[in-house]
Amino acid sequence: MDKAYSPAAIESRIYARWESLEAFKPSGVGPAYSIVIPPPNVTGTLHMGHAFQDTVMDALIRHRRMEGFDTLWQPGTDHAGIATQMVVERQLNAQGTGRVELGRETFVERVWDWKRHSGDTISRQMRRLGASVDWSRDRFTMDPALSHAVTEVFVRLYREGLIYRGKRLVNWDPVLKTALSDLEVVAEPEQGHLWHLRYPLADGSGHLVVATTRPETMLGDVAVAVHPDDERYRALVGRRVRLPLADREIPVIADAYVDPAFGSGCVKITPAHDFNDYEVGERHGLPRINVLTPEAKLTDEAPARYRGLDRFEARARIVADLEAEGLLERVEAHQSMVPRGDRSHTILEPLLTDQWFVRIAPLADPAIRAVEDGRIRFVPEGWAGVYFDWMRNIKDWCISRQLWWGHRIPAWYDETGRVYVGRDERDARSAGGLGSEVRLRQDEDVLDTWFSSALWPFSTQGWPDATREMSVYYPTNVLVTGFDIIFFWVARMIMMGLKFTGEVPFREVYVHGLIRDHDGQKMSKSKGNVIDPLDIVDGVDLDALIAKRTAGLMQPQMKPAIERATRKQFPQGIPAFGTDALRLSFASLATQSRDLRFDMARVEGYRNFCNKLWNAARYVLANEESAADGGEIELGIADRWIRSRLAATLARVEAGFDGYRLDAVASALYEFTWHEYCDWYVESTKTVLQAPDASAAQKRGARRTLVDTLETLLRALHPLAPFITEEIWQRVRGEPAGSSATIMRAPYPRAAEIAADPEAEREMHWVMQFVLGVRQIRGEMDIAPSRRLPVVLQNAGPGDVAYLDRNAKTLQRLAGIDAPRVLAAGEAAPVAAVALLGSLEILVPMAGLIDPAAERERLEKRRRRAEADLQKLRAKAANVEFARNAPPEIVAKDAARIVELETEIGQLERQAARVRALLAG
RNA sequence: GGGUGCUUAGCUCAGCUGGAAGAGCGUCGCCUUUACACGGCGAAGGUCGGGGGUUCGAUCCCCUCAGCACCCA
Repeated sequence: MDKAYSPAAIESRIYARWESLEAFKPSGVGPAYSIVIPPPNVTGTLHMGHAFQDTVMDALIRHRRMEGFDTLWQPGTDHAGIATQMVVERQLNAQGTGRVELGRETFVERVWDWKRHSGDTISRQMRRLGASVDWSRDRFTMDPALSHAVTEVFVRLYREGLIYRGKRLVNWDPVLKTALSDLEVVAEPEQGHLWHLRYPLADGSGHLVVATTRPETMLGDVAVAVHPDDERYRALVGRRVRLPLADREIPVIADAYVDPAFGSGCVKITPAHDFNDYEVGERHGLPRINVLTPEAKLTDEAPARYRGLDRFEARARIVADLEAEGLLERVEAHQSMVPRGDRSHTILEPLLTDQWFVRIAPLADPAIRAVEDGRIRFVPEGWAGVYFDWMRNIKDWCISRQLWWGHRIPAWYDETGRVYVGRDERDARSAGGLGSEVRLRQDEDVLDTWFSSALWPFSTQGWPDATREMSVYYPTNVLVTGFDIIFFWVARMIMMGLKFTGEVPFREVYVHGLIRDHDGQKMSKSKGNVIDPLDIVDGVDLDALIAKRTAGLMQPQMKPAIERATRKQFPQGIPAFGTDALRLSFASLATQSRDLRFDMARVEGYRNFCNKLWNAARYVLANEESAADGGEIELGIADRWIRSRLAATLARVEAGFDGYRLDAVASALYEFTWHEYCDWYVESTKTVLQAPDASAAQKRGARRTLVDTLETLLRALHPLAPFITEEIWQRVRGEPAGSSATIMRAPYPRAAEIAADPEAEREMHWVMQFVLGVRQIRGEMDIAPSRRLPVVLQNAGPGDVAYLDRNAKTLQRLAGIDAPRVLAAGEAAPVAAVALLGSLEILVPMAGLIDPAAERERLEKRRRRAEADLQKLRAKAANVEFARNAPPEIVAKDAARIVELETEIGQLERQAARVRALLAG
């Protein structure tokens, strides 16, 4: 084995071997355990969030697979309607052409080309990350089978009356020229204006003042509303005002929606361009006047001089015209929430259009109950509240999009505009009782991408057919997802799953935090702070990193700042840390926090951990039992201790997996590996293996324990660090090489299989405290590790003597001391630095080694600490309420601790006195 | 405006049902000890955001204030 672990050399080879062994496929035996991957955009690349999420899912899957479950991790990708269409359109624009020029059929073919062209980037990245998905079942939301499921769901919902078509006010994106659902709207605070407009009363007896942030919509006003209880305007209700510029008369109405405290207390009502006004209009039977085209230009409903103007031009013109007529009362600066499209980022307009909707309430109710009654459990639980709040106020879902890339809506129209829905045109015809002579044209629109995503847990398993997959792997066990798509995706999967399969789509939802950069910023291309996870795996030099971060920026002026920040944060670029180091880092981030700050120093730490493990393995292999070396084995204290510690560690690991706390899993294994196995156990074996007088049985005990513990540890670590564990395991497992065995199928270790050994833990604790005491003296006195120290023991009890006898060699080696001499009763102790171990005093004679003044300082410091503790405990013990109310074991523990501290202080004082005497003499 | 989460060592974060404050990184010493300098050994560093309450006892429970983040309107 190489002296340093080099991941690049082994990772690809190991992954290829797993694939050739078909190790990712469900075993077909044991209870099922399944997870569907949240499908990433088929033409995208994996970002840090994906890599984190994939690591979590892979760890869960590998863990269950090793536990003997029939595991399926279902992979796949999403067609990502708007996002993908935008990318391809941008490419076409760069080539001087466009979507419309190509026509629908050619355009869609181009998108498929692009999908094929970029489609394997994601699978390549996932392979590099070690994802053990079953590639043979890779699915895409627009595969024929999945499209079939989409159509089936649409038709069934329609025939049940749960999908309807109608002219409704929807969020309209004038750039993409499509409707959006409520969820795709991001409202952002923006500094704008509030225009106060005068609307003259029709009888010429004065005017009302209305305030608006969108004056251009006034052309579509159909009323002015006041609050019914507003005394100021009570007399005006029912009268009419003349709408300026449009020269129409509109009524003054009363509606409780109006906030009397806002502006003048009068509100213009524009049902065709505002959601609240739409409802007011419904209540009062008002007409809807649409003054905006799909491009957000003014329609023919507007007075001639505004027709065809862009919305913002029109705004300026209208304000100017009102001012000229003396109808602009005032303008004030005003911050308002402006709705923008989450993709185009343009300002959206509420627009009356014909769209398809899902009637959601009948689907939402069962979905709410499934979480209420625990058939679905959110982890952490708090997210269930977020889910309930949204679900209980849910609005009908606008599912039609005026795009070309996606699932075409299975609806046809005859020449009169009547609609026929069916699985295909023939089905639609027969459902509508139409003969072949009637000409039909299919609806031009496609479905919201999330409509197909909502079916993912069962559409990937062959639904609507009653497949074996549906019966075995559905419902899935857990959905692993970020909180940002609880509404978009999780809620809709629950609704659709219950509706069409009668079962929940998953039993648990593990909601993790979102990966942010070191400063807590969201990682985004525009901020220039993204990191390609594979750049951490394989490394990247500074220039390449800067080039990646500054290429294709929407705001090229950001380039210098991004370059500067990148140079500052990664002056040397990023070294190759390997997949396992990255995965361990992700695991350690999997706390319950919402924001997960990614810190490269952590990856470096785990890279070092991998190297530590690698080198421990080198040591173990160098000391392996030879095949012929059968026979008696004898376990020493350290051997028994490390086995017992392994059991305790595995218990922590099990608790971690149970609670989706991979951070706890990672730290339990990290601490065991480094601070127990390497720091103490491996070191202690050297005293046995390198001692000429140790028995063969003792040596065998140490060798066997070294290997057993390492082998078990590797299995325990495998779900988090699959590559290095496989590589080492192949060398230590003691089976013939070249077999098809893989650690992936080895049983996951269980705490219950290994006996705890409290006796060995107690004795080893004594040994460790002894060693630490001496080391502290050495460290604080700056004595070189190579300098062997003489040690004298004072006040040794029978237990101490027994421990000392059994562990003398270990103590000598680990503490770097000569054989300790036990002071006989009454024998004078040398002047020495002291370490305390219960009543035992471990003395290191000063004799030229130790500066008495430094030792005096050290004793003083320790005494001060002990006294501070003692005072607190005494005060507590003196409180009668404490004795009365606290549990007896706590009272007893405190009392014992008081005795300990008193003894310790006494010892420290005696030592200090001797050192002082020495200094004085 | 309504809601949720966060505030613990210089930095990034753990801390289970309330019972002697932890890790990693960084810092400071000593050290080429034959698994590992991607290392070993030792050390320093915290009035657990402020205030109040409950309790024998609060980082943990309750109230309140402040700051930060996010969601909804």
